[in-house]
Amino acid sequence: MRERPGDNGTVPTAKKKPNVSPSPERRRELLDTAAEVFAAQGYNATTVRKIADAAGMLAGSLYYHFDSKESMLDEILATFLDELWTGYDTVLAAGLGPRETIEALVTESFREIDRHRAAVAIYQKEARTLATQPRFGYLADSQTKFEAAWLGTLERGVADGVFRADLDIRLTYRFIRDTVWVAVSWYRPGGQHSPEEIARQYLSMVLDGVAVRT
Amino acid sequence: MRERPGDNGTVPTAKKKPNVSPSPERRRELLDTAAEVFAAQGYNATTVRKIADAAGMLAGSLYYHFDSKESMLDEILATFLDELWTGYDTVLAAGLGPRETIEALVTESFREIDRHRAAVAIYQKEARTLATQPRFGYLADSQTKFEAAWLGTLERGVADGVFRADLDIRLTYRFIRDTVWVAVSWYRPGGQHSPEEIARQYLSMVLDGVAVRT
DNA sequence: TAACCTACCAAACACTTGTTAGGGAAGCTT
DNA sequence: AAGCTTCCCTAACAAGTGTTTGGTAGGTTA
Repeated sequence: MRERPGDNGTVPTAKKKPNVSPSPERRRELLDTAAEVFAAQGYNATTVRKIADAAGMLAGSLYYHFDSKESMLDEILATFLDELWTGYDTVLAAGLGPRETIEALVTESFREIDRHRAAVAIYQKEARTLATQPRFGYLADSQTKFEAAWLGTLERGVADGVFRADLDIRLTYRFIRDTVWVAVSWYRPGGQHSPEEIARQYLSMVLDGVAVRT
Repeated sequence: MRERPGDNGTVPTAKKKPNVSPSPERRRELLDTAAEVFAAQGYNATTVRKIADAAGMLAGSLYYHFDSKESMLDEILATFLDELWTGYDTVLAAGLGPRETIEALVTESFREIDRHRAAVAIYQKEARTLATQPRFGYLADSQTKFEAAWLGTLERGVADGVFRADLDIRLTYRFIRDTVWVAVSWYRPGGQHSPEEIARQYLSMVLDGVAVRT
């Protein structure tokens, strides 16, 4: 999935690895705090000095662990997408029916929001602009694969007669996709509802509607 | 609705009005192009030079028409919210039933997305962060009023037995609100569907669900 | 013709940005 | 004790930021 352009670039100067060998644990810690700041303020509005502040160090010190501000963002998003697709692929390989597949995908999505709240928030805000950049081409790849999985499942459901045939299926896809992922804008881990409970209610609304049956 | 802090600020230096008297039509033109750039790149990632480029002039020339980059954003959002509430208030004053009110609000929302695509996109991306700033306090006010209108209508619908009583009503509110407004991320005016047609399909999904009734 | 107004340009300003270079303190290894 | 590694700091850099100041071409008014 992840096509790493890495050092293949047209840029003559090879991209530097950090001078020495920082510990992966510390990297993770710093990436987590960076992700929080990115999510709260937006990537562009976040200065490396703010990240350093949140981490209790000075701006320049971050460059012992990372090549650049952009590579922090890169690693945050790539890690999230890797884990997301691990979950999705498991669901898609399970050979469930269309309705059960949708239910499992939605539930899995809310679990990802629960586990990677900051990364999902960043993704939501920045993905569209980033996807055009070569370095973040894997975002576009992911979106394509994502759309294929959901649209395919919906089409299968319409063919099987479990989903309504009178709706624009592309509209339905965007509808479900968006309703799930925008939840990250208000969801806070450890809140009233568990991810599974939220998924259950969302699915109930999406599948059966909010109106009383007459 | 709009509490204009204006020049009352604690800041000692009085905020300057533009030196002379630029034409309101030209202001509108420039605000429209500025809104497009803000929507496409994000407010923080947008430099005044990019706006000036898009408008075919130099950066400094913008300051003949506007006090600052921030005041452009302010005027864009304030104008949008004013028109939004004109529409909403008309709907809310019509004395419709709960279901008809929701239908009218959703339809009106898609019309606003159609008319103010750029402003809505900016609002979606930046409102949360901006609302904390005193200058943009009216954003928070609007959100409060917004929530009251929708939640009230939903509660009335549950009481009247037209909406399901087994759902978390706050979750339902966020669900409907988000499904409507995120549409701005993919909606393009002049596309396949009119705002009314999109509203019709969205309402069909939200109210009746995407699953086939058994 | 002279005065004036509108809408822009040219050039600079102070500041913030991401990033780099050199160094040093602590801990571990030999 | 000497050397090495890890992790951070100090101090600066060039580029880019929003904004200001003074000027000026062209039209309108007197």
